[in-house]
Amino acid sequence: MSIANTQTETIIDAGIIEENDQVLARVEHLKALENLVGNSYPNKYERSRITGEEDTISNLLEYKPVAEIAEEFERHKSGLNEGEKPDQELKARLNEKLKALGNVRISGRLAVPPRVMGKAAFVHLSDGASRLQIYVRKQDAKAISNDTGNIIETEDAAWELFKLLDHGDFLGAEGFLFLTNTGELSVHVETLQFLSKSLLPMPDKMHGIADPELQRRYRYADLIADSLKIKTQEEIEEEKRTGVKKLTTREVFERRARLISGMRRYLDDHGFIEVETPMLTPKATGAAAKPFATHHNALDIPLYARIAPELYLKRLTVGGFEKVYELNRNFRNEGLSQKHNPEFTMLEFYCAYMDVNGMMDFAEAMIQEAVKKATGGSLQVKYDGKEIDFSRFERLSMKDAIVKYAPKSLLKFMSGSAGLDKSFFDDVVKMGALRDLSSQEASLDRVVMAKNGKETIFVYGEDNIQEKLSEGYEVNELASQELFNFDEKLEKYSSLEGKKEFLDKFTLEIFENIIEEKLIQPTFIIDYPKSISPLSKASPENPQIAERFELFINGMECANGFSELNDPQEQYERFVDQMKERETGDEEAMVLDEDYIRALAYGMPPAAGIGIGIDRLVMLLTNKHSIRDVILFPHMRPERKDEEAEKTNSEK
RNA sequence: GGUCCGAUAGCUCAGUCGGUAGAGCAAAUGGCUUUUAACCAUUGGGUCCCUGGUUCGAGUCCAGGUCGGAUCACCA
Repeated sequence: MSIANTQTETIIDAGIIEENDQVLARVEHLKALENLVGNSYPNKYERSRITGEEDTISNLLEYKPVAEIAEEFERHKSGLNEGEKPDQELKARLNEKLKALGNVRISGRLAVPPRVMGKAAFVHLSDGASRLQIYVRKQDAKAISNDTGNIIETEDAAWELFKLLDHGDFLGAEGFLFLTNTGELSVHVETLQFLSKSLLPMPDKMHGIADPELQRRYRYADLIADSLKIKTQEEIEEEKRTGVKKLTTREVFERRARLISGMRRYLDDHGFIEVETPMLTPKATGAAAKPFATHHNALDIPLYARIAPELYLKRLTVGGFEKVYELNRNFRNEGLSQKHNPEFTMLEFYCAYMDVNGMMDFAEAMIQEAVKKATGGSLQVKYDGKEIDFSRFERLSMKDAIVKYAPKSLLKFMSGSAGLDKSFFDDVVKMGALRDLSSQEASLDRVVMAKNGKETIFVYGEDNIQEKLSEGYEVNELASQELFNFDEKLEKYSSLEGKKEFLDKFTLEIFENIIEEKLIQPTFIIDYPKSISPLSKASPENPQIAERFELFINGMECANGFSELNDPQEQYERFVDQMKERETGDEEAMVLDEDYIRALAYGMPPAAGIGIGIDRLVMLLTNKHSIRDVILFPHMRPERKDEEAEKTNSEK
């Protein structure tokens, strides 16, 4: 029972779809269509197979004999002058060739409102990715009955059917391929079959859905609108000017799919086995994050949505899976942002007998292959006006990164008259002061400058400082130090003199505050403090350093890997340390997993592992600034009915 | 959570100083047998996000709220 002839409450009555002139017109059309063709929601439509596989519109357009004819006519047309008619003989010849390919049966959604011209009409059908035009003439088109499957003998039935079609409806059409006067490949329709109704009107055919809220909330509508959207002249020129093609919503997710399949292919080809470990876990561990909690009724136990599959995958290395991976969702009950969604996709893999350096090599090669698959061969992508180059991943220790990227004025202060010998990394008082400074970004790059001792000015930002230096200004060290309140900060931290245990924390904070955002090109940051890496092995050269790296691209942490700690006793002690931190209020310190320790006690081979944030990589490859644009159905606050909002209002 | 910005026709958006609610697309009706952002003519379409307040009068001003965006903080 369709909405056109139901006896019960309709989806309009129920308020599920809005009632307006356009919806009502579509319901009327549906009613008339049912009188004409019977069942308005038929079960199938068999497409032809002249391409050798199912003739989707995309397949047909790519089918060599078809594409070559279209190209030939295109070449002819491009040689014509403005207003000059194409060679009719050539057209006739090409059209004969097209006709000889045989009839096609295609199907799709009406991509545009039908263009009816008296007794003939054009409309484009879309298969979601590509579109193909059909041409319907009143005099020679026939309609198929959905009840009998046969041609309806009533005069002009197909024309009646066509006139009842709305932008967005699904239609099947059989006919022969031909080129129109303007050279567009089209199907000259012999039979039409109505396949499904769009009761809701399509969004603006030029603009699609512009509101990001509607795009994400009604992704299905965004996908339709964005694929059917006709590019405006301005958009075409913009793309020409910048050389960056704006991806449609569909293309974003196609690219995502290619990245993921590229990674799977690479891992499979290198002997890795894909596994699935629990998503609902008795302990939320393997990472430092707050979990979603739920309850299993039959077992009467609490369960947590996993925050990372890490400890399960490493149990499998104990069990003999030397190379193992999982590519799936993790869940973290934390804030939402452009870089954070409560559920996100992570690729984790582990490789026995490999250390952190081998893992960096391997991960770099794997990401490069997958990026090429995603982009269609390129290792360079345009992001936000910058070019990100995946062809080389730099490797820098955290301290070297600070030296390389921290504002020069600060480093000068830190290193003192002795010059840049990095001894300040061991000076807990200076590091404390620098940590303070780094958290007040406004004061960071600011110095006092003067020209010949006069014209004292404040300058903000490294670039501006450089500019002023070239104009003959000099940095006034004393005044700048006063501006930073260096002395005050040094004083504040003087009580920490000699307390080395704070050094790691300060180094990390300085790095996070001011360095991360400057790591635009792919960069592995190595030499993480051991104290914040409870699952990774210490470096053989320096027991305070973990054999760990994080990969940063465009200031975003995209991957995290290390030589896996496989000594059960040491792992136990690290967990105990984490539990202590938990007791002192660090909610995100890692939870002890006894069974994991037990697994390690059977012996785990030396191994390296990595976790790669897929969504963030996809953002980089699709020039998207929000993780919500690379997740099909991102989490959003539910819409509230007016009454509920009112209730909340009166409660407050 | 803080700050800033936004919400007007199905969609994309205007709306001046507080004074009758606007355009384009889409829709309806008519015309048009190779159009393509089809074209021409005519017509209909509004809870101006919600609740209050100020005012003779509120889309516009004020307060509170809802949802979203940006940003900061937190976390990954």
